[in-house]
Amino acid sequence: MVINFLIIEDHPIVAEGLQKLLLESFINSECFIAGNGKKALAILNGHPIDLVILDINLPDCNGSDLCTTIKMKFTSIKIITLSSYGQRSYVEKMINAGSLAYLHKNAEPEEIIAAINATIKGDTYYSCFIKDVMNTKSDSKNHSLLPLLTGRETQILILVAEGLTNQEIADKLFISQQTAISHRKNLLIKFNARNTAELVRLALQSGLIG
Amino acid sequence: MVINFLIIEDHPIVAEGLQKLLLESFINSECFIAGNGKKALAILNGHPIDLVILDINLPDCNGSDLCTTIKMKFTSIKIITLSSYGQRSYVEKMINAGSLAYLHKNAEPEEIIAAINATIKGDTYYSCFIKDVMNTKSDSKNHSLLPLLTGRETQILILVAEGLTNQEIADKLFISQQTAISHRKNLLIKFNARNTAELVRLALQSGLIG
DNA sequence: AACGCCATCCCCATTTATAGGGATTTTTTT
DNA sequence: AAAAAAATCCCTATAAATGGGGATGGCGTT
Repeated sequence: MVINFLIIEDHPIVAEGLQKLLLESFINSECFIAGNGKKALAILNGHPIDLVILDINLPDCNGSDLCTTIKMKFTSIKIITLSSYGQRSYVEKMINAGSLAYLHKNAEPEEIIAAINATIKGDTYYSCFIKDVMNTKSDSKNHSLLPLLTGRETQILILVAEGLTNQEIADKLFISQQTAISHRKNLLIKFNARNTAELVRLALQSGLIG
Repeated sequence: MVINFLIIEDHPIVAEGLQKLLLESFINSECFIAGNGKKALAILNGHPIDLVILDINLPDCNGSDLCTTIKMKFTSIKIITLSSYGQRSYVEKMINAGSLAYLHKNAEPEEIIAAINATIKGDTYYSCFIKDVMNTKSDSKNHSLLPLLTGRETQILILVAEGLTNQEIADKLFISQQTAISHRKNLLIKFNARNTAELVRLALQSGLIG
């Protein structure tokens, strides 16, 4: 099968490893590499791309927004998400944004090929890990699933991780300290964290914040 | 130049990307891949390896210990460290363990080749980023350099990040709460963190804790 | 023997966070 | 337009962390 690939990934080694895998597995295919979102869009505008492999962590933009943008402009392009860490809450975001598959970066080459074959056919592909996440979606008792945060919560989470106090967050966002406290409470509940330390750890380990 | 490489790296894509780069750059060379420390030692025992590219984060062991082990058994092997994140404090550990070069995973292929050429000659190679770290080693005012923690501090840092309170840490380590508080104070000072939240973030972002 | 480093412990005072409630308004979705 | 979700705000009380001091004994190095 001949497929025109675009790899959007800022780690050259990862990108080249992927490229090698793709060119070996899909003879006569073409494979472009973009290290950031801007370059990616430039390539998409100049070449007929069939399938995009998209890293969530990019230097100049976030994965889900870029995914949405690509899907809007090039509706027939298939998008496979490649995520560096857990980032389980992003799975839904990426799926909603139009990504047909979601792989972890330590995935075996066989899994990547399987994901590509599935998406080319129009199917979806999710690893066992991701399936677990999706299946437990509506189970509120399950805390291994990372929470979906609201915009404000994410904003406050970042400031908390930067070491700001509730009062400082309030001043920065022009809200009352009480509001900052409320958001923080919700964050602790959503993450099932005992305190700020665990909250920050979980948020970082899951990739929800950088 | 013909070099026998061993890549110790648990991410298949990264390992294969590297392999591709090495085989293209060093014609007729051999390049083995080991996904963990155990496999790595097995390969080292069965093949004459010249140069090891070692990822710090491995599933079954830590990079610096493996580096020491390799250097003890195979003194002439050159070792290049490949680190995923900041992990600045590990630079010293890896250098002390016998690593001749230290690269970040988002390094450009050219930099990797340069590092290999340097280490094969017996030289060392450090990126600008790493050089900065080393140059400011004795400058206590410089806080961009991450602190070297004592064993006890690392232990307490991990428990803090897990969400334990000072009292809980004290109970767990059979010390008084005051001691836990003292260690925590020192951690805040060493990291130049305003509070626990920032401390945990810095520790995680730098790779000092997982 | 003197030095520095580490781990241990203590005091006091203050600030911040957490727990448990509720409540109102705005925005988004159905 | 009604329902749901998100963002806003408040109260009381307790628990925990932070800041700034200081002190001791062990242990290895010079």
